[in-house]
Amino acid sequence: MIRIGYPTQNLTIPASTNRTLRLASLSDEEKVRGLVRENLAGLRKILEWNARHQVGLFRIGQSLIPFASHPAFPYDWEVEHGDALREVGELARKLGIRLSMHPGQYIQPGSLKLEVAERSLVELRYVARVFDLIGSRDSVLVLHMGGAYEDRTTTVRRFVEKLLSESSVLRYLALENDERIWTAEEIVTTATALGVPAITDTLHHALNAGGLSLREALELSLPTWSVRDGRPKPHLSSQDPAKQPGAHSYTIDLGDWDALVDALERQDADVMVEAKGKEQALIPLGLVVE
DNA sequence: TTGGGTCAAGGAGTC
DNA sequence: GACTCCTTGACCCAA
Repeated sequence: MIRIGYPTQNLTIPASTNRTLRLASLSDEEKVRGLVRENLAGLRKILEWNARHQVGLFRIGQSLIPFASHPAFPYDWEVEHGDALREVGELARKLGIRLSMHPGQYIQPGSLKLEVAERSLVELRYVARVFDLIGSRDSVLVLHMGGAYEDRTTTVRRFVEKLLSESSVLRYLALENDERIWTAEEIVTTATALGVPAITDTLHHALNAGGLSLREALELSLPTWSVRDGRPKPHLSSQDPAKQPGAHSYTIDLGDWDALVDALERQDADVMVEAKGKEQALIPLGLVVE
C-alpha cells in the first residue's frame, strides 16, 4: 500500500506548523511562546484533517520551535512545550500518522568550517529531541548531504565521522539525494556507512541521476529502510515548467506519479509529495475530499 | 489590506 | 568578489 503526505502546512483549513519570527524579536519571550503554541495547534489541526482524509504522512515545519537551536533562544523549550509535544505524539499515533522534519540548506555537518558543522549538529539534535518528546520511533529526520567541498571522498568521510557519534540523531536520520551534488547512489553509500536509510527524490533524481533509472535508484534506496524496520519514504515532486530546473510545481504531473508507482512495483511506501499546492496536490493522486 | 523588501544560516554556479 | 538561486515561507513596514 502507498500512503501519501505533504509538508509543513495545509492550505485548505488553513493551518501551518512553520510560523516563525525575526531574530530581532527572539527576546520577546511571550511572542515566542505564542508562536510555538500556534504551531503546535496548527499541527493538531492538520493531524485531525489528515486523519479525516486518510493522509498518513506529514512533515512538520522546521520552525515548529523557531530558533530552538540558536544560542539566543530565550527559555527551556523542552520543559515549556514538552507536554504539548508528548500529547501531539499520542494524537499522531492514535490517528496513524507518521511524522518527519527536514532541516534546510544551511545545515552542513560536513562543512570544512568547524563552527558551521557544529551549528548544524545542534540543529539536528533539536529535531531529534522534538521526535524524542513526540515519542514515535518511525519519525524521520530528512537531510541533504550538503556541499561537496574540495574532494568528494574526503567529504563523505568527514560527514560520516561527524554524525557517527550522534546516536540521538541517527535514530531518526535519513539522507536524501539532491538535484546538483549527491546522486541517489552516493546517498545510499553514505547512508549505509552511517547505518541509516536513504531517500530518493524523483525530481532531484531526474536532474542528477548519475546514470541510473528511477527504478534502479529505488532498487538501491528502498532496501536501506530495513535498518529502521520501517516503510520506505521516497519523495515525489514535479518540475515547474515556467521556472528553473528543480523548482517545485503547484501540482504533481500524473506522469511522474505513474512513473514512481510503477518503479515501486507494489512495495509498501510512504510517499512525501513536495508541491507548492501542499495537500491540494494530493487530490489528483487519490486523496479523498469531502 | 496588500505588496515588496527582507530575513540566521551555506554552497555552488555565473559573470 | 559580488550576485543569484535553492526553498520549509513568513515577517514587517510602507502605502
